[in-house]
Amino acid sequence: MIFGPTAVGKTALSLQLASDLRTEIVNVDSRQIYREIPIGTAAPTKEEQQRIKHHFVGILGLEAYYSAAQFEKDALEVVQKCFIQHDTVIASGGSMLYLDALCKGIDDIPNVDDDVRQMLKKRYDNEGLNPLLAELRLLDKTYYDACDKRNHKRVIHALEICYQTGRPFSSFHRHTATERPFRIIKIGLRRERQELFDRINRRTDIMMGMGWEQEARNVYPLRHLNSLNTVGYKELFKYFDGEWTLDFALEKIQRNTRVYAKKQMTWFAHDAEINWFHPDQCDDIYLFLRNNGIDL
RNA sequence: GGUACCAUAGCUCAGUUGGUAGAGCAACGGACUGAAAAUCCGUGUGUCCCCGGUUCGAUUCCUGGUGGUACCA
Repeated sequence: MIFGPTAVGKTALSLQLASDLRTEIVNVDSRQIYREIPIGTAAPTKEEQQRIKHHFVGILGLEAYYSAAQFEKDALEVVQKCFIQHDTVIASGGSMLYLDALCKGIDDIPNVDDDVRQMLKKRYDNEGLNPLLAELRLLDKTYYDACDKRNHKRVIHALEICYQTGRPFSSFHRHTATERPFRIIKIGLRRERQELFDRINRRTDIMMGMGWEQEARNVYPLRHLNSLNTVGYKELFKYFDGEWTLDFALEKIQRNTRVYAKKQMTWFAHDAEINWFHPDQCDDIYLFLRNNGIDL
């Protein structure tokens, strides 16, 4: 598995590894999975996908509901199939929760019915967070004590599960990683902060040169969908709305991408199993993999 | 060349009736279990332009510089 912040160079390394190992790539990215937004999400290109078989790139419409838990199920299935033909499969991406879901699993929590979801959303819109918090305190004191009480998404979801199942949300948490029937080797890619930030800034310009603005205009009518609550599109939509100039929007995009990259690095820093390399240290990475029994 | 005004955080600026200073943005740090490129939380980082004077004490008042802006020549 290849980890790393956005724009660090994961795609290039996975393509080369996949080619040398004659295997396939499982893309672990919550936005590249959508069909209509390849430019702004820096998804692997058509040409790259023709050279190497990719999974989970551009397979969903923007209106499709998806989640980390669904990804866990789907990805495990795909990975199992890949292992029929290959000794090694490459998973690469930057979506933190999706990566964790694939590595160690997400607890089995029931789906929330749409009417429960709508009911709580309505109550949040009408009543605000405090009455919901008071209810959570009654229904699931354990989670109430531990949770971030100002994060409405967390509070609402916990209540959704309480209502849906009649059980406390926290009772579904097992706090143990699920064993996988395959061995996982974790490669992390990192660069000096300034180096990464320069790449982010440059990539924004490159995307614009590839026709990103038109891509964003095409999906603008769907702008309220969660799948478009995404760095880059949010800012371009403000420009289309006339709220921001294009230059201002591009500056915001670069800034918000930097913030996103930092969040990714903060998350990855907790995973002691990740072996870190600079993307240019290809020889070191290959040596490391050979030492770990990969036939390269 | 003359006159006036300005000089405080990375930027735009507030403020201190003299007791070494604070907002917004930026920046930085963190959390994360079915929407995660989402959502949420926390942190002020400073030769207060420089040299001197007055004062127990000057970023604040005064002299002189330096730089900037405006107007007049």
